[in-house]
Amino acid sequence: MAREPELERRVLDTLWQGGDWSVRDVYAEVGDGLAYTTIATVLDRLHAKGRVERAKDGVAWRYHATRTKEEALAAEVGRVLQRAEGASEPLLVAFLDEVEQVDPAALDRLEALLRARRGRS
Amino acid sequence: MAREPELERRVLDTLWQGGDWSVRDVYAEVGDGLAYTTIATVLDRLHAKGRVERAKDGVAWRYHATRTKEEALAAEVGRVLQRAEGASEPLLVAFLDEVEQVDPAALDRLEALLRARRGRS
DNA sequence: ACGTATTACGACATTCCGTCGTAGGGAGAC
DNA sequence: GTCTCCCTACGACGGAATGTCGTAATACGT
Repeated sequence: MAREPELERRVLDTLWQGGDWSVRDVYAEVGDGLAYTTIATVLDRLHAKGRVERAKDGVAWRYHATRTKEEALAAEVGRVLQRAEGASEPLLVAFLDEVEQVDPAALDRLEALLRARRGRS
Repeated sequence: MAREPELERRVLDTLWQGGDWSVRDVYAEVGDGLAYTTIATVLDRLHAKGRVERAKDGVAWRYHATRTKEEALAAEVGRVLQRAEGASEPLLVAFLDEVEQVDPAALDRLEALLRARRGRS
């Protein structure tokens, strides 16, 4: 329940649209009255944390997310599971409740995926 | 990727064992060389955040978790889902990968739960 | 050589969290 | 009543994460 890094999240959401972004690109997308260097700093910190990668493009850097949005979010869920010390049934039930609430149709997709996975393995 | 409130987590884990706990009780459980007031403060902050509830018992308070561990963790997953703007298939796949890695048998339980849910609704 | 864009680095405020100390109040022991 | 304990309330301090910039240095095109 720690505070959510709002600006970092918005920057990541931008990168998750795909492709390589210069600081100026990201700035144009989320720089809402902010200073250019603010975006540069956020990108820099994200890079230091390994959340984004970058390659030189002339003088400037071009950034892209290290992991896709789905991978990143699933990893967060994974950390929750870890804290739960296994996916107990009550947790799974509560999880399904959450999924149903956010996106009811996802339950069908989930079931289909589970069946497919079982067939594969 | 925000920081983990380590002590708060340990205190919550204690309360999640069930029942009502005085500060001294919790202190005996997790007060690992810490000061008594440290535990009191953590409990107080948890209460301010609505994570725990408390009732007077003579001079002292007795604390208990507002939500069960499963509810709390599922709520965290819910927040992730919210950020995902719906449970897309790639996210579900990544999620299943996580579950499998943490607790392979959970996939079977999940499938059974889904079937049961479908029968119910 | 000049002006422009970009980065590197550091700085400052705020908030969260871990960690205590102290003051003050109530309840039982004498 | 007075003393002694235990408990709470409140505030304080330091470190880390974040949002937010400013400035200095640096490279590039003309």
